[in-house]
Amino acid sequence: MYQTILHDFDMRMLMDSGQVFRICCCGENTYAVASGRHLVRIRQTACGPSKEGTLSAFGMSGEGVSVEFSCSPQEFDSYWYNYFDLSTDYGAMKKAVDPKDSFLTSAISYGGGIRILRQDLWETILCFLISQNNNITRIRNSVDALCRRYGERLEPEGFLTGEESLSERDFYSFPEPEKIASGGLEGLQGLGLGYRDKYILAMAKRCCNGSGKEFFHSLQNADYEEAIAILTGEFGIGRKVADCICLFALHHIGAFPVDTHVKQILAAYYPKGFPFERYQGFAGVIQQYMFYYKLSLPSSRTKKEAVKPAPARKKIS
DNA sequence: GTCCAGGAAAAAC
DNA sequence: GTTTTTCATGGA
Repeated sequence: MYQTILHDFDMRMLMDSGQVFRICCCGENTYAVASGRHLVRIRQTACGPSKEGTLSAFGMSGEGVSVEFSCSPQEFDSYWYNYFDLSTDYGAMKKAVDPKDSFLTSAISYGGGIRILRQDLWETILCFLISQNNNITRIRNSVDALCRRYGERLEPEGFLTGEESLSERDFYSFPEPEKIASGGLEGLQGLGLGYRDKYILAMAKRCCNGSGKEFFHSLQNADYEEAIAILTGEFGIGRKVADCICLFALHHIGAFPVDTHVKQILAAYYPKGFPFERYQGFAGVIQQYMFYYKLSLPSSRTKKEAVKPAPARKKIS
Protein backbone atom coordinates (compact mmCIF):
# COMPACT_ATOMS: atom_id res chain seq x y z
CA MET A 1 0.00 0.00 0.00
CA TYR A 2 1.10 3.54 -0.66
CA GLN A 3 -0.68 6.62 0.64
CA THR A 4 -0.31 10.21 -0.41
CA ILE A 5 -2.14 13.51 -0.65
CA LEU A 6 -3.00 14.81 -4.08
CA HIS A 7 -4.39 18.04 -5.47
CA ASP A 8 -6.55 18.55 -8.53
CA PHE A 9 -7.38 14.87 -8.40
CA ASP A 10 -10.69 13.03 -8.26
CA MET A 11 -11.08 9.40 -9.27
CA ARG A 12 -14.78 9.59 -10.00
CA MET A 13 -14.26 12.51 -12.35
CA LEU A 14 -11.39 10.72 -14.06
CA MET A 15 -13.49 7.58 -14.41
CA ASP A 16 -16.34 9.47 -16.07
CA SER A 17 -14.25 11.97 -18.02
CA GLY A 18 -14.41 10.04 -21.30
CA GLN A 19 -10.63 9.91 -21.76
CA VAL A 20 -10.26 6.43 -20.27
CA PHE A 21 -12.47 3.35 -20.35
CA ARG A 22 -10.73 1.00 -17.94
CA ILE A 23 -11.52 2.57 -14.59
CA CYS A 24 -14.43 1.29 -12.56
CA CYS A 25 -15.87 1.87 -9.12
CA CYS A 26 -15.52 -1.21 -6.91
CA GLY A 27 -16.72 0.00 -3.53
CA GLU A 28 -17.32 3.17 -1.59
CA ASN A 29 -14.72 5.74 -2.73
CA THR A 30 -12.79 2.83 -4.18
CA TYR A 31 -11.79 2.36 -7.81
CA ALA A 32 -9.93 -0.16 -9.90
CA VAL A 33 -7.69 1.08 -12.68
CA ALA A 34 -6.38 -1.22 -15.39
CA SER A 35 -3.77 -0.06 -17.87
CA GLY A 36 -1.86 -2.43 -20.13
CA ARG A 37 -0.88 -5.24 -17.78
CA HIS A 38 -1.05 -3.04 -14.69
CA LEU A 39 -3.88 -3.14 -12.18
CA VAL A 40 -4.31 -1.10 -9.02
CA ARG A 41 -7.07 -0.28 -6.62
CA ILE A 42 -7.38 3.24 -5.31
CA ARG A 43 -9.30 4.64 -2.37
CA GLN A 44 -9.77 8.32 -2.01
CA THR A 45 -11.07 10.19 1.03
CA ALA A 46 -11.43 13.85 1.77
CA CYS A 47 -8.78 15.12 4.11
CA GLY A 48 -8.20 18.16 6.22
CA PRO A 49 -10.81 20.65 7.30
CA SER A 50 -12.98 21.18 4.28
CA LYS A 51 -16.44 22.47 3.71
CA GLU A 52 -19.04 19.84 4.33
CA GLY A 53 -17.69 17.16 2.22
CA THR A 54 -19.59 16.69 -0.93
CA LEU A 55 -17.96 14.64 -3.62
CA SER A 56 -17.70 17.75 -5.68
CA ALA A 57 -15.35 19.19 -3.10
CA PHE A 58 -12.87 16.45 -3.97
CA GLY A 59 -9.95 17.43 -6.03
CA MET A 60 -10.46 21.14 -5.82
CA SER A 61 -7.22 22.97 -5.68
CA GLY A 62 -6.09 23.88 -2.22
CA GLU A 63 -8.01 21.16 -0.46
CA GLY A 64 -6.39 17.98 -1.63
CA VAL A 65 -7.55 14.44 -1.13
CA SER A 66 -6.01 11.54 0.69
CA VAL A 67 -5.37 8.75 -1.80
CA GLU A 68 -4.37 5.17 -1.11
CA PHE A 69 -2.88 2.99 -3.82
CA SER A 70 -3.03 -0.76 -3.22
CA CYS A 71 0.34 -1.26 -4.92
CA SER A 72 3.85 -0.89 -3.53
CA PRO A 73 5.57 2.50 -3.41
CA GLN A 74 7.92 1.16 -6.13
CA GLU A 75 5.01 0.39 -8.47
CA PHE A 76 3.51 3.79 -7.69
CA ASP A 77 6.79 5.54 -8.53
CA SER A 78 7.54 3.56 -11.64
CA TYR A 79 4.09 3.51 -13.20
CA TRP A 80 1.15 5.29 -11.61
CA TYR A 81 2.87 8.57 -10.79
CA ASN A 82 3.46 9.07 -14.49
CA TYR A 83 0.08 7.61 -15.52
CA PHE A 84 -1.79 10.20 -13.46
CA ASP A 85 0.55 12.98 -14.62
CA LEU A 86 1.29 13.87 -11.01
CA SER A 87 4.26 16.08 -11.78
CA THR A 88 2.07 18.63 -13.55
CA ASP A 89 0.55 21.59 -11.73
CA TYR A 90 -3.04 21.90 -12.94
CA GLY A 91 -3.70 24.87 -10.67
CA ALA A 92 -1.57 27.04 -12.90
CA MET A 93 -3.64 26.15 -15.97
CA LYS A 94 -6.90 26.70 -14.12
CA LYS A 95 -5.75 30.18 -13.15
CA ALA A 96 -5.23 31.07 -16.79
CA VAL A 97 -8.96 30.81 -17.44
CA ASP A 98 -10.78 34.02 -18.22
CA PRO A 99 -12.78 34.84 -15.05
CA LYS A 100 -15.46 36.40 -17.23
CA ASP A 101 -15.94 33.11 -19.08
CA SER A 102 -18.81 31.72 -17.03
CA PHE A 103 -19.03 28.42 -18.89
CA LEU A 104 -15.36 27.63 -18.31
CA THR A 105 -15.28 28.79 -14.71
CA SER A 106 -18.33 26.62 -14.02
CA ALA A 107 -16.71 23.72 -15.84
CA ILE A 108 -13.57 23.96 -13.73
CA SER A 109 -15.51 24.30 -10.52
CA TYR A 110 -17.47 21.20 -11.51
CA GLY A 111 -14.64 19.02 -12.83
CA GLY A 112 -11.54 20.37 -11.14
CA GLY A 113 -10.35 16.88 -10.26
CA ILE A 114 -9.69 15.95 -13.86
CA ARG A 115 -6.16 15.49 -15.15
CA ILE A 116 -4.88 14.41 -18.53
CA LEU A 117 -3.75 10.83 -18.06
CA ARG A 118 -0.67 9.43 -19.77
CA GLN A 119 -2.18 6.24 -21.09
CA ASP A 120 -0.62 3.34 -22.92
CA LEU A 121 -0.34 4.12 -26.62
CA TRP A 122 -1.52 0.82 -28.11
CA GLU A 123 -4.46 0.65 -25.75
CA THR A 124 -5.45 4.24 -26.45
CA ILE A 125 -5.31 3.77 -30.22
CA LEU A 126 -7.73 0.86 -30.04
CA CYS A 127 -10.05 2.43 -27.48
CA PHE A 128 -10.49 5.52 -29.61
CA LEU A 129 -10.97 3.51 -32.78
CA ILE A 130 -13.89 1.99 -30.91
CA SER A 131 -15.07 5.41 -29.73
CA GLN A 132 -16.13 6.76 -33.11
CA ASN A 133 -19.85 7.44 -33.48
CA ASN A 134 -20.36 5.62 -30.19
CA ASN A 135 -21.22 6.49 -26.60
CA ILE A 136 -19.10 6.16 -23.47
CA THR A 137 -21.09 3.33 -21.90
CA ARG A 138 -20.91 1.25 -25.06
CA ILE A 139 -17.20 1.98 -25.52
CA ARG A 140 -16.50 0.83 -21.97
CA ASN A 141 -18.45 -2.37 -22.52
CA SER A 142 -16.72 -3.16 -25.80
CA VAL A 143 -13.27 -2.51 -24.38
CA ASP A 144 -14.01 -4.69 -21.37
CA ALA A 145 -15.37 -7.46 -23.61
CA LEU A 146 -12.27 -7.27 -25.81
CA CYS A 147 -9.99 -7.59 -22.79
CA ARG A 148 -12.01 -10.51 -21.46
CA ARG A 149 -11.80 -12.31 -24.78
CA TYR A 150 -8.12 -11.82 -25.57
CA GLY A 151 -6.44 -10.46 -22.43
CA GLU A 152 -5.05 -12.37 -19.46
CA ARG A 153 -6.52 -12.29 -16.01
CA LEU A 154 -4.70 -9.83 -13.77
CA GLU A 155 -4.00 -10.57 -10.14
CA PRO A 156 -4.75 -7.67 -7.84
CA GLU A 157 -1.54 -6.22 -6.50
CA GLY A 158 -1.39 -5.41 -2.81
CA PHE A 159 -4.21 -4.35 -0.55
CA LEU A 160 -5.82 -1.23 0.73
CA THR A 161 -5.78 -0.76 4.48
CA GLY A 162 -8.64 -2.49 6.23
CA GLU A 163 -9.82 -4.03 2.99
CA GLU A 164 -12.38 -6.64 3.90
CA SER A 165 -13.05 -8.24 0.57
CA LEU A 166 -11.84 -7.78 -2.92
CA SER A 167 -14.26 -6.73 -5.60
CA GLU A 168 -16.14 -9.61 -7.17
CA ARG A 169 -15.18 -8.18 -10.47
CA ASP A 170 -12.10 -9.46 -12.21
CA PHE A 171 -9.80 -7.59 -14.55
CA TYR A 172 -7.88 -8.47 -17.67
CA SER A 173 -4.82 -7.11 -19.41
CA PHE A 174 -5.25 -5.21 -22.63
CA PRO A 175 -4.62 -7.75 -25.42
CA GLU A 176 -1.52 -7.60 -27.58
CA PRO A 177 -1.93 -6.94 -31.32
CA GLU A 178 -0.92 -10.51 -32.19
CA LYS A 179 -3.74 -11.95 -30.10
CA ILE A 180 -6.38 -9.81 -31.77
CA ALA A 181 -4.96 -10.37 -35.24
CA SER A 182 -4.89 -14.14 -34.85
CA GLY A 183 -8.59 -14.23 -34.04
CA GLY A 184 -9.53 -12.51 -37.28
CA LEU A 185 -12.77 -10.73 -37.91
CA GLU A 186 -14.78 -13.61 -36.44
CA GLY A 187 -12.92 -13.20 -33.17
CA LEU A 188 -14.25 -9.68 -32.87
CA GLN A 189 -17.91 -10.58 -33.18
CA GLY A 190 -20.20 -10.31 -30.19
CA LEU A 191 -18.25 -7.47 -28.61
CA GLY A 192 -20.63 -4.73 -29.73
CA LEU A 193 -18.01 -3.25 -32.04
CA GLY A 194 -20.33 -2.92 -35.02
CA TYR A 195 -18.64 -1.80 -38.23
CA ARG A 196 -15.54 -0.76 -36.26
CA ASP A 197 -14.36 -4.37 -36.10
CA LYS A 198 -12.51 -4.02 -39.41
CA TYR A 199 -10.61 -0.97 -38.12
CA ILE A 200 -9.56 -2.89 -35.02
CA LEU A 201 -8.42 -5.87 -37.01
CA ALA A 202 -6.47 -3.78 -39.52
CA MET A 203 -4.70 -1.91 -36.72
CA ALA A 204 -3.91 -5.14 -34.89
CA LYS A 205 -2.41 -6.68 -38.05
CA ARG A 206 -0.46 -3.50 -38.71
CA CYS A 207 1.04 -3.57 -35.22
CA CYS A 208 1.99 -7.25 -35.13
CA ASN A 209 5.51 -8.28 -34.23
CA GLY A 210 8.21 -5.71 -34.89
CA SER A 211 6.27 -3.20 -36.92
CA GLY A 212 4.13 -2.20 -33.96
CA LYS A 213 7.15 -1.16 -31.90
CA GLU A 214 8.47 0.90 -34.79
CA PHE A 215 5.10 2.54 -35.28
CA PHE A 216 4.78 3.39 -31.60
CA HIS A 217 8.31 4.77 -31.39
CA SER A 218 7.79 6.96 -34.43
CA LEU A 219 4.69 8.38 -32.77
CA GLN A 220 6.42 8.91 -29.45
CA ASN A 221 9.30 10.73 -31.12
CA ALA A 222 7.07 12.89 -33.30
CA ASP A 223 5.89 16.37 -32.44
CA TYR A 224 2.16 17.08 -32.43
CA GLU A 225 1.72 17.90 -36.11
CA GLU A 226 3.82 14.94 -37.19
CA ALA A 227 1.86 12.62 -34.92
CA ILE A 228 -1.43 13.81 -36.40
CA ALA A 229 -0.11 13.20 -39.89
CA ILE A 230 1.05 9.68 -39.04
CA LEU A 231 -2.15 8.77 -37.23
CA THR A 232 -4.59 10.11 -39.80
CA GLY A 233 -2.82 8.01 -42.41
CA GLU A 234 -4.10 4.88 -40.70
CA PHE A 235 -7.33 3.13 -41.66
CA GLY A 236 -10.15 4.23 -39.35
CA ILE A 237 -8.34 7.20 -37.78
CA GLY A 238 -9.53 10.70 -38.68
CA ARG A 239 -8.68 14.03 -37.14
CA LYS A 240 -10.78 13.66 -34.01
CA VAL A 241 -9.50 10.21 -33.03
CA ALA A 242 -5.94 11.30 -33.84
CA ASP A 243 -6.36 14.28 -31.52
CA CYS A 244 -7.61 12.02 -28.72
CA ILE A 245 -4.60 9.74 -29.10
CA CYS A 246 -2.29 12.76 -29.12
CA LEU A 247 -3.92 14.14 -25.99
CA PHE A 248 -4.51 11.02 -23.91
CA ALA A 249 -1.51 8.88 -24.82
CA LEU A 250 1.18 11.10 -26.33
CA HIS A 251 0.36 13.93 -23.92
CA HIS A 252 0.29 16.69 -26.49
CA ILE A 253 -1.91 18.78 -24.24
CA GLY A 254 -2.33 21.41 -26.91
CA ALA A 255 -4.51 18.97 -28.88
CA PHE A 256 -8.16 19.96 -28.86
CA PRO A 257 -10.39 17.08 -30.01
CA VAL A 258 -13.70 18.27 -31.44
CA ASP A 259 -16.38 15.64 -31.08
CA THR A 260 -20.15 15.93 -31.12
CA HIS A 261 -20.23 17.28 -27.55
CA VAL A 262 -17.51 19.86 -28.04
CA LYS A 263 -19.10 20.91 -31.31
CA GLN A 264 -22.33 21.59 -29.42
CA ILE A 265 -20.49 23.55 -26.73
CA LEU A 266 -18.73 25.73 -29.26
CA ALA A 267 -21.97 26.44 -31.10
CA ALA A 268 -24.00 27.17 -27.98
CA TYR A 269 -21.52 29.08 -25.81
CA TYR A 270 -18.89 30.43 -28.19
CA PRO A 271 -20.82 31.47 -31.29
CA LYS A 272 -18.20 34.14 -32.02
CA GLY A 273 -15.34 31.72 -31.68
CA PHE A 274 -13.40 30.09 -28.87
CA PRO A 275 -10.36 31.98 -27.53
CA PHE A 276 -7.77 29.38 -28.48
CA GLU A 277 -4.97 31.95 -28.36
CA ARG A 278 -5.50 32.39 -24.63
CA TYR A 279 -4.92 28.67 -24.01
CA GLN A 280 -2.09 28.02 -26.44
CA GLY A 281 -0.15 24.93 -25.53
CA PHE A 282 -2.71 23.47 -23.11
CA ALA A 283 -6.09 23.82 -24.83
CA GLY A 284 -6.59 20.08 -24.42
CA VAL A 285 -6.79 20.42 -20.66
CA ILE A 286 -9.38 23.16 -21.01
CA GLN A 287 -11.25 21.03 -23.55
CA GLN A 288 -11.44 18.18 -21.04
CA TYR A 289 -13.00 20.38 -18.35
CA MET A 290 -15.54 21.59 -20.89
CA PHE A 291 -16.35 18.10 -22.14
CA TYR A 292 -16.91 16.65 -18.68
CA TYR A 293 -19.07 19.57 -17.57
CA LYS A 294 -21.14 19.35 -20.73
CA LEU A 295 -22.02 15.72 -20.00
CA SER A 296 -23.74 16.88 -16.81
CA LEU A 297 -25.90 19.51 -18.49
CA PRO A 298 -29.43 18.83 -19.68
CA SER A 299 -29.12 18.10 -23.37
CA SER A 300 -31.72 20.70 -24.24
CA ARG A 301 -29.26 23.45 -23.35
CA THR A 302 -26.86 22.66 -26.14
CA LYS A 303 -28.97 20.79 -28.63
CA LYS A 304 -29.40 22.53 -31.91
CA GLU A 305 -33.01 23.51 -31.20
CA ALA A 306 -31.90 25.44 -28.13
CA VAL A 307 -29.47 27.50 -30.15
CA LYS A 308 -31.37 27.95 -33.32
CA PRO A 309 -35.06 27.07 -33.06
CA ALA A 310 -35.82 24.28 -35.47
CA PRO A 311 -38.41 24.75 -38.17
CA ALA A 312 -41.86 23.36 -37.52
CA ARG A 313 -41.78 19.67 -37.09
CA LYS A 314 -42.83 17.51 -39.95
CA LYS A 315 -46.27 16.11 -39.34
CA ILE A 316 -46.49 12.43 -38.86
CA SER A 317 -48.98 10.67 -41.00
C1' DG B 1 -39.92 4.40 -35.74
C1' DT B 2 -36.49 8.03 -34.82
C1' DC B 3 -32.55 10.08 -32.82
C1' DC B 4 -28.19 9.93 -30.74
C1' DA B 5 -23.45 8.55 -29.37
C1' DG B 6 -15.82 11.38 -27.89
C1' DG B 7 -16.57 9.80 -36.61
C1' DA B 8 -14.55 8.15 -40.71
C1' DA B 9 -14.74 5.90 -45.32
C1' DA B 10 -16.91 5.74 -49.49
C1' DA B 11 -19.93 7.61 -52.72
C1' DA B 12 -21.89 11.36 -55.02
C1' DC B 13 -22.03 15.96 -56.47
C1' DG C 1 -12.26 19.51 -54.02
C1' DT C 2 -16.38 19.61 -51.21
C1' DT C 3 -20.76 17.71 -49.51
C1' DT C 4 -23.68 13.70 -48.55
C1' DT C 5 -24.45 8.96 -47.44
C1' DT C 6 -23.39 4.85 -45.28
C1' DC C 7 -21.66 2.14 -41.73
C1' DA C 8 -23.54 -1.41 -36.58
C1' DT C 9 -25.31 -1.16 -32.19
C1' DG C 10 -28.23 -0.33 -28.21
C1' DG C 11 -30.44 3.04 -25.12
C1' DA C 12 -33.58 6.93 -24.77
